[in-house]
Formats: sequence, C-alpha cells, structure tokens
Amino acid sequence: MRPGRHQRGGPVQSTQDSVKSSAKVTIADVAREAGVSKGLVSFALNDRPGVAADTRARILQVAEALGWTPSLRARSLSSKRSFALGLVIARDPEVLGSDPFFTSFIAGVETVLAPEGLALVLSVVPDEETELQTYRTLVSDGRVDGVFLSDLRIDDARIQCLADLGLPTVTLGRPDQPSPFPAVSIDDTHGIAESVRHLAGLGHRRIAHVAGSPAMLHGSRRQEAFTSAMRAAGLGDGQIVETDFSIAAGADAARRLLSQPEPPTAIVFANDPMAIAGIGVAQELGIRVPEDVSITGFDDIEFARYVYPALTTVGATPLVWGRAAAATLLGLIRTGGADDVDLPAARLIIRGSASVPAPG
Amino acid sequence: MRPGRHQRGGPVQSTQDSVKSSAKVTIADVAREAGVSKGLVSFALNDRPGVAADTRARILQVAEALGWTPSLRARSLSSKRSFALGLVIARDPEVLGSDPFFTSFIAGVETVLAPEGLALVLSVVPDEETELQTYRTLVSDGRVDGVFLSDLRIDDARIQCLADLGLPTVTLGRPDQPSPFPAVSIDDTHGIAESVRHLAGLGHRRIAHVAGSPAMLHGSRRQEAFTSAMRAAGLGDGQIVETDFSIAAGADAARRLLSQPEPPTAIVFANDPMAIAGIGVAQELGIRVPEDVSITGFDDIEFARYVYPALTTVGATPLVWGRAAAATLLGLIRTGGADDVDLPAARLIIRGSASVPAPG
DNA sequence: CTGAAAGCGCTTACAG
DNA sequence: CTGAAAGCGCTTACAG
Repeated sequence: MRPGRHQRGGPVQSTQDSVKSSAKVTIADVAREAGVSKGLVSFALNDRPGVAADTRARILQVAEALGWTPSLRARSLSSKRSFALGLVIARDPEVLGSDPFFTSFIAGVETVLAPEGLALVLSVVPDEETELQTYRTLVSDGRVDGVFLSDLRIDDARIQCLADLGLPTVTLGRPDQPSPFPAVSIDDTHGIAESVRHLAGLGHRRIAHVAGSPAMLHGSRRQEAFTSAMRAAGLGDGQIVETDFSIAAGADAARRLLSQPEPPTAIVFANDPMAIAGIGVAQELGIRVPEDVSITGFDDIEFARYVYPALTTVGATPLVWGRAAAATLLGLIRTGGADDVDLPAARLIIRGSASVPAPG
Repeated sequence: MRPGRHQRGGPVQSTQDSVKSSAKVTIADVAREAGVSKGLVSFALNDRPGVAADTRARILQVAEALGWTPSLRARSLSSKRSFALGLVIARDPEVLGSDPFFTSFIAGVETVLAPEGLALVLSVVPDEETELQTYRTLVSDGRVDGVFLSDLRIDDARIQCLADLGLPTVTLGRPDQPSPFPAVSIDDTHGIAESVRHLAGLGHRRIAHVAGSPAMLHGSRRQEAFTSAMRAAGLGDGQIVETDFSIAAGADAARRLLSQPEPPTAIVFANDPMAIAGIGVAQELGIRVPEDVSITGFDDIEFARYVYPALTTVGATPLVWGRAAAATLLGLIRTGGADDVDLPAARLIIRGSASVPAPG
C-alpha cells in the first residue's frame, strides 16, 4: 500500500451529527430556556450560594436537557484558570525510558484529575535551563494552575523560580532549603537501612553502595542512609561509587567494584535499573548471584520480579505518590494552603538476589 | 521534621516583580503605544497579509519593548483553537511502566511541539471505554486541536469515534480498516523476518514465537510475519504462544515452551520485556542462553544491552516516530490534509542471546 | 493598507 | 434571591 493523502473527514462518515450541533449550546441558550439570566446559570453551575434551590434545580435540568457543556475556553478567559496541572520532566529520554517511575506516577495523578475534569500537561525537556524556561512559558501562557516538582536537587534553583512565578507547586519529597510549597514525601532511607541490615544479618561484611547522583536529593539521601546503616552495623563506611542513576553508569560501577582484588560480597544499588545491570555484569564476569555477590535494588519495578535471580529490592509506590501529590496540589490551588504529606516508608522486599555469602 | 502547613507565597520572596506586572500587558496597550488598532496588532502577530512592512515592524518592536505575550486564553476563545495536542494511553499502569515506548515517543513529540508553543495533554486511562469517553471530553472541552492514536487494534472502534468527533488524528501505524486519518508507520515485519532468517541461518529448526495480543495490530502483524518467514525458510509454521505483551505473560509463555519434552531451540519474542523475562525463566530452569535456547526480542529497550546475555533484538525508534507523528499532525491541523509517512524499517541488532544451537 | 466594532462564552461585581 | 451589564483579551469580518 502506498502512502496516500488524507483530508479531514474522509471516507469514514459521521453518524452523530447531533454531537456537533449540540456542541453549540451556550449559557445564553440555557438562560433563555430556563427563563433566568446568564449570571444565574453561572452561579448554579459553580455551586455558588445565592440561588434558590428550586431555581438551581430547574437550571441544571434545562442544561442537562439541552446538553450544555460550559465552554472551558470561556471559563478560562474570564476566571483566569486553566483547569490543568503541569509536570515537567528534565531527563535524557533514553534514561527516562528505563525508569517506569513517571508513567506510574502519572497514572496515579490521573485518577484524581480525571473525575475533576482537569487535564495534565506534560513536558519532557533535555536540561534544567530548558525546564526553567518551560515553567516561565507555562505561566505566561496560563497553561496550568499548578505543577508537580520532581527529582529534587541539592540547592534546587527551580524552587525559587517557581516561587517567583507564583505558581502553586507541590514538591515530591522535602527540599533541603526553605520552601513555600507543600511536600509530599516518602521515606526512602528506611528501605536502604533495611537492606543493609538484611545483608549484615546474612553475614556480609564487605558491602558496597552504587549511589545515585549526589546532586539529587534522593541520591544523596540514600547514600547517607547507607553510610549510617553501615556504621550502625559496625561495618565501617563501606565502598561507595557515585553514578547518575543511569543503567549504563550502574553497569560501569558494578564492573569496577567486582573487578577489584577484594570485591564486595554484597552491593546495594540506589535503583532497580542499575541493580539489574549489576546482575548482568556479574553474570558476564562469571560471578554468581547471589552465591558470590548479593545484590539489592530500589523501586521494585516490574522487571525486578522477572530477572534471574529475582531482585531483592525496596518497594516504592509511585502510583500512590501520584495520587497523594495530585490531591495535595488540588487542595493548595483551591484553598491557598496545604499540609505536607508523609507517605508510608518504602519497605524491603526479599527475593532471590541476596543470600548468605559464600564461605571464605 | 513535622509536616507543616504551607500558604502560597511563603518564606521565599519574589525577586522579580517586573515579571508579574509585565504579565498584565495586553494587546490594547501595544495598540495604543504603537498608535494603531488592536486588530492590526493581531494581524501583525499572526503574520497575516495586509499589514505594511514598516507598520508590522513597529508593532512587533513595541510589543517586544512592552514585554507583551498574547494571552493564550483569549486567543483560544476567539479562534477556537487550544494550541495543544493530546495523547491518550489505555494501558494498565503496571504494564505501561515496563514499556519505555511512550516516554521516548513523547520526548520526540516534544521536540516539535515546544518550538511551536504547543503543549501536550496526556491521559492515562484503564480501558477502551474510558479512552473513548476521554476523547469526547477532550473535544467538548476543546482541550486539544488533535490527537495521536497509538496501539492500533483490530477493527479499532476508536477510529470511527474520532472521525465522528471530527478530531484531527494521526494514527501510529496503518489501520486495518478505511481511515480518514494520515498514518505514520514503521515496518516491524521486516525485523521479525530478519530474526527468523538469522536464527535459521545459525542452524535452528525448532523456532517458537511468543506473540503479542492478536487483538492488537502490531501483535497480529508480527505474528504473521513470523509465520511467513518460517514457511519461507522451510521450517513449518512454528509453535506460537499468544500473550497480552506483558512481562508476566511473556514469562508464562517461556515457561510453557521450555518445559515441553521437545522444547524449541530458539524463541522469537514480540517485545523486549517479554524476551528479558524469557531469559530469566530459562536461567531459573537451568537452561543456558544461548547455548540451549536462543532468544530474540523486539524494541531494543535500554535494558536489552545490559541483561546477560545481551539481547539480540529489533531496534525500534520511538523518538523518531514521535517527531514524525507530531510533524504530521501539525501539518494536518494547519493545512487540513497530510500524507502518510513510512519510517525506515526496524532492523535486527545482533548481540549475545542468540547463537548456534547446541549439537543434538 | 488601516480602523472601529462585534463577537467568542463565560464570570463577577454591582444593583435591586 | 435575581437581573442587567461590564469585562476577560483576543480574532475577524466589515467598512473605508
């Protein structure tokens, strides 16, 4: 079949012309039909006080009968709202693809937005400068009524930027600086500490950590959690290799750690994709998992259950996080304030990739 | 630290009041300052003919000086456009998370939308009925000027729905029915055929296929490609297990195939996540990859390079696809018509998971 | 080539 | 509790 040229409204014919004609009903039609003013229809629609109960009922009934849907565009212009929330993701798309966090997070967000008639505007940008520019454009275009701020960084410049823009924001996690925005957080240090204790309990002494980026809050926080858990277990500081959270960097780190004269007997990875790459590297080097080296991850992505050996990891709940963040942002926008939310800590899920170290 | 309550505009103070005051500049200010009518400013902004070159230059210069950004909301209301494109994804979020297709696709879309000042509205819905309802809402709200239709299905009801709604659409792949919409496609049958030929060339005779959902166009098309390639190689029809493309189903299928008395010596998986699960299952069963069973995938997700053995697979290019689809949809919206686009066929990428079968 | 005016479809004070 | 009117900030025929 050769590529062809398509015009709008081609071979497939519309069978529902009623849809199109009914799309033209306006508030004026409803007002006339109900015998009231447009203003009153608006009041009834928006549940504002000052409309007699029976009048309101009649208005809503007429609206229903006429198939009236208030024009979002007109409402936006006059009320200066956009009925949409924004999420800007600044990551290399290649890296992004291997991290299922955002798709689950977005699915969680949608469960609260959809029933409210709100939309999600998504941007994927290559770097922080573009991200800041995107926020400015989003605000000057009036595209969104608020945004989610993810992947918090050390001294995150985006917080001041969003505060300057006056854009209602919810941060995913608590920033390391004064922030005017509510934070929806999940404790991830607990899971790292649990991982270390689990491995120490199995008898491991040389435990290494493949950390995420120290410039990112969850990277540095997990690294700190690792260090203090190691000390608490009397195992010293433990060897640490920092990465940018990417699979490639995780594989490199694993290769470096396992190629040493005295390699660790266990490695705690800061996320699942790196841990899975770590399993691959070990196998490639002829090092058995978990007999020769135990491996743990973080996130519990779906792959974790299906690689071999199945990955012992910390279970994050991005869907729940998305739901909570959306509810909080909505509350902030509607009431002008919102409380911080602390989600239940992520817990260790024990599978096959960690076991007692081989003797010797 | 205890959760606290946040008000808008808290401790962080705005340092750029100019931003806020300049946000109030309207077309009337520009018109007055430039000594012309609002209409003429609008004409100049939109590059419409009928404005003297020097007048246009003066207007744009004044606009620049005043820091005027035309109000998207006002433009939307009067021009009946929304300056946004939509993507609705109907998948289980868990399954979605393991498939990096959409994040890369979206990144590709963004590269063309951002420079045009257009936004992407994203919806993740649980099922087809909700998806259809989402399109209707998108249209009646005037949220988007067009949408991308992905994951094409056999007898896809969404095409008629979108045609009825009169919503400009680009389909990812060519539907199996008359469609009024341009299609942006990538040939994936070629890659499957290449996989079969590669395996046959290595000496495999018993080759199985873990197919995707037969209700989905790319699932059934890849399956047909497998069958005809097998016949062309004189290897019969080959054993086929159908799945829903999920990792879990892929693992089940692999387990079933490999637990037979006379298991296949090679398995062609319809996507990478299932193939990776297949490698895991084989290892779990003590079956060596590729010595005892060769495995190939489809997509070339990032993980494919980092599992062990690295996955021989077919390289898809979702980023390129996103770019082409966005360009096509834009063209359709602006000119009322657009040509189909055929992207270069996905090609086989040879890595370590497929080799000559063990003798015997 | 340019201006004055109506219109897009709502919301929101302001009167009564 | 309800109505009449102005306003949100653009675009678009219609005149000239």
